[in-house]
Amino acid sequence: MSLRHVLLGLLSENSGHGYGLRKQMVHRLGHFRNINEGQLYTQLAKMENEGLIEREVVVPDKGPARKLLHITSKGKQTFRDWLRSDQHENDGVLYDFMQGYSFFAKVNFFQHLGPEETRQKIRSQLSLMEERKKAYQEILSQMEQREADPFRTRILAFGLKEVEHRIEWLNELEGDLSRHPKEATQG
Amino acid sequence: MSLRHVLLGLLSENSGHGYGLRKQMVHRLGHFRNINEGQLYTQLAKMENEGLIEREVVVPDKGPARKLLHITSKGKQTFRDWLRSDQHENDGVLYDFMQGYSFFAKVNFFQHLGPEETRQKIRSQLSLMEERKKAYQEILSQMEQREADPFRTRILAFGLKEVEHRIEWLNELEGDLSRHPKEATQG
DNA sequence: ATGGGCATGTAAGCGGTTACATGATTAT
DNA sequence: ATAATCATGTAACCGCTTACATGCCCAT
Repeated sequence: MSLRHVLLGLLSENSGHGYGLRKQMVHRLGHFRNINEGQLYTQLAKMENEGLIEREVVVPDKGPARKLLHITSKGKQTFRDWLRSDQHENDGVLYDFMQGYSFFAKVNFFQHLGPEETRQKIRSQLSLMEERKKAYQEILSQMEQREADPFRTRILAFGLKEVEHRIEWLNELEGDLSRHPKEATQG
Repeated sequence: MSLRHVLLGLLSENSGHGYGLRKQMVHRLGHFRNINEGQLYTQLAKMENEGLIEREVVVPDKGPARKLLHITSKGKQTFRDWLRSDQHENDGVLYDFMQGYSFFAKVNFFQHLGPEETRQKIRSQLSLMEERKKAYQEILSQMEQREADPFRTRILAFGLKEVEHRIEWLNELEGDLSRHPKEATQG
């Protein structure tokens, strides 16, 4: 995803702490699990060495020093260049949609599974996606209420339609299985 | 994507050479660029050490020795366990659809771009996706003709619908831009 | 004979994960 | 009190990429 450019993007909007950037990435760029601290702070250190960001050490009356991060003009330029470039728009993988839905890597081998086990796998995926659909719907309506950035709202709207697409597809797959149980099994 | 399990899956269908596995991955699992030789042969070596595969050295009358790879019973078991498990079905990322379509990482920051540049970006994405749509349609009709594995055909059908979804979305985005040029710009 | 595909590898490096480690502040 | 959250880091490791290297076979 190009962590460094995303960080520059966030910092070009607001200066902040490393920890805050992590939180923003979770809620804006959609990483469910925490961005790991390891990569975050090492990447930040690298970026400082390269002069893309600067640290302002803020020493409060109480407690330990906090490091407020500012983007430099070089950092801004790097970010702008990236945003205007074609980098990271297409990763060179033809079936990139499979990357986004890792379940597919396994579906490729479903002919090795019996119809019962296959059906089970499909069903558990279905309930997972139904849950996700609800989650997206909630997040989306929240975004609409607080009139969030329209681009980011649009992205979520895409995501919602995508889950619906997956659900529809999984249902079709299960239908196939019931109609043609033989062709769908044994490789 | 869990290279090792995919390799085991392919080898459980047919024994083959390293090079052949690479080709299969390209056309079945959808990597457009070549799977790099580095990881392939080092992974294969590792798998041999762990007793998941065996090499049969085939010495032809002419030319250098070729290594035919066979899956072992341990390898088969490992593959079956993986296929039945929940591993690699969900990668723990809430917005995984963004991973599959890396363009989104950039869209997140489109408010930093002027409406003209944004429109340009959208247009070039559109033509890219139109091309891909054609490619998918061709591949899909080929698969239907030669009656390929129904699961893999279904996956491609998903992919096709997905590109169509992306195209529709990009068009909507461009429409937004024309109707509300102000809210769509400046962060 | 030349270029492209088949086939097999090695080495350096990078980006990211996992796990560990510490300590202060805030909320219950 | 004590648990959760804020905040900052380090070290080991792993999967994968990039780049290099070699040599055969086959078609034009």
